[in-house]
Amino acid sequence: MQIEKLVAFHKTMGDVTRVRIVSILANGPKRGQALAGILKLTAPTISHHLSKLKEVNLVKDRREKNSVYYFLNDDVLQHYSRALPEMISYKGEFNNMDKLQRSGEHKKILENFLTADGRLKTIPAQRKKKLIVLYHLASLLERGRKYEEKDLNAFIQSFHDDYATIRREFIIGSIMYRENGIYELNPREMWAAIE
Amino acid sequence: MQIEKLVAFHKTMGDVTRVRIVSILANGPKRGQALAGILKLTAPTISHHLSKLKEVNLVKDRREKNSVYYFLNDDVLQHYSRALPEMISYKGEFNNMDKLQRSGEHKKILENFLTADGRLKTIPAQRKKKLIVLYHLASLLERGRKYEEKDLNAFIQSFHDDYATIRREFIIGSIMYRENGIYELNPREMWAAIE
DNA sequence: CATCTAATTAGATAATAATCTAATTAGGAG
DNA sequence: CTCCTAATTAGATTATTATCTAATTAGATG
Repeated sequence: MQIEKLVAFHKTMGDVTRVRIVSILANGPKRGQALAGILKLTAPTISHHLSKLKEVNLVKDRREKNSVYYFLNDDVLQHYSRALPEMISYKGEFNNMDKLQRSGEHKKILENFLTADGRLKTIPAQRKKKLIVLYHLASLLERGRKYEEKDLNAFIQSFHDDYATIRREFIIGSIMYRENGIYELNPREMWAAIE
Repeated sequence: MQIEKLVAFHKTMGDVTRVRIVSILANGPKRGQALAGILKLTAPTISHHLSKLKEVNLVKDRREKNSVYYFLNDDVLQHYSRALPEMISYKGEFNNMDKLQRSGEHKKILENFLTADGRLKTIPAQRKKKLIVLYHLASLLERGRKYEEKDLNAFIQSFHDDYATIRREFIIGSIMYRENGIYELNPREMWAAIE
């Protein structure tokens, strides 16, 4: 999920009139005139808000005789409402990873592959170990931030010279997402599972 | 939940800088200077955004020697993210109620207590029946709208003359919420359960 | 107390956006 | 084709806000 879409969604719902419209449409489709009547606003104002809601796909419409009926796109709201808590769920994730590390397994693997100053000795060949190392590196990236390729390269290179391979592994493992040369962390639950 | 707080939350998260701050703080507390450095913004700008985040209680702070550490108030984000989907979940609720009515029980009770034109003959004495009737009336109110007492009275009176009793029952049953003489529907899941 | 660092406040600027009235477009219905 | 209703677009106004620089406040430390 691109962070801009998430922000756009929240911005859209950050207006009392639009929340009221959504709330009304939750009871079933309504014409523009009906909305204007209920909310005591003019038709152009309603039109303005509906177009904002349509921009983020929250509202769809259907023409019927003279009128246009607007209706909610339910899934979209569920989708975006979940996105933010999931995006920041890294904290819990970190605690889980802490637990795993405390249980010894992850910790040992990381110790084996990292130097004392945190650099990566070699890229593990074994899938599971490789993923543990990749997750560790990813945990040092900023969630929600968009990285240009050169910035990402510089970041990775502070751990290992073969940044190209690691960058590629981030994409393969669904750890990061790329669009037009811009990279961003995926939500944790999209990452490839270990085992 | 007051609709204004929900809107304020969404408005707060409708800014890419604030989402990034939240995302960073999800990894643990940070000082203001650190945030400014990571986001490449000036200290006053960070201060501005933090105060917005504090307004909706998403961020708390703690002074430590020379610096102030800001940290996430996790629960608040979960709370508000759930609020909007729940507020509009009336549609699903309506379908459930439809099912119950189709199953006969609710329908029969409503038929017994409502006249042909939808007015209420008497207020049921039995708790369960009373709640079914109250829910039916509440389902005709607009979710998310704030009602002045006189408007709410007028609405109720179109169904039964003893609006005062029914208005009180709305509060007792947690169906509505009152603040400074303004009434508003509560989210459905806060309503008192039948049985 | 004097000094340093971190944070906030004040004030300015530029951009965004909510709402209205007036004008325009798009479909029915006669 | 002409009229009617509903919706959108244009344009103006007003309010809000994200960001900056400069000034101020609040603690810590020597």
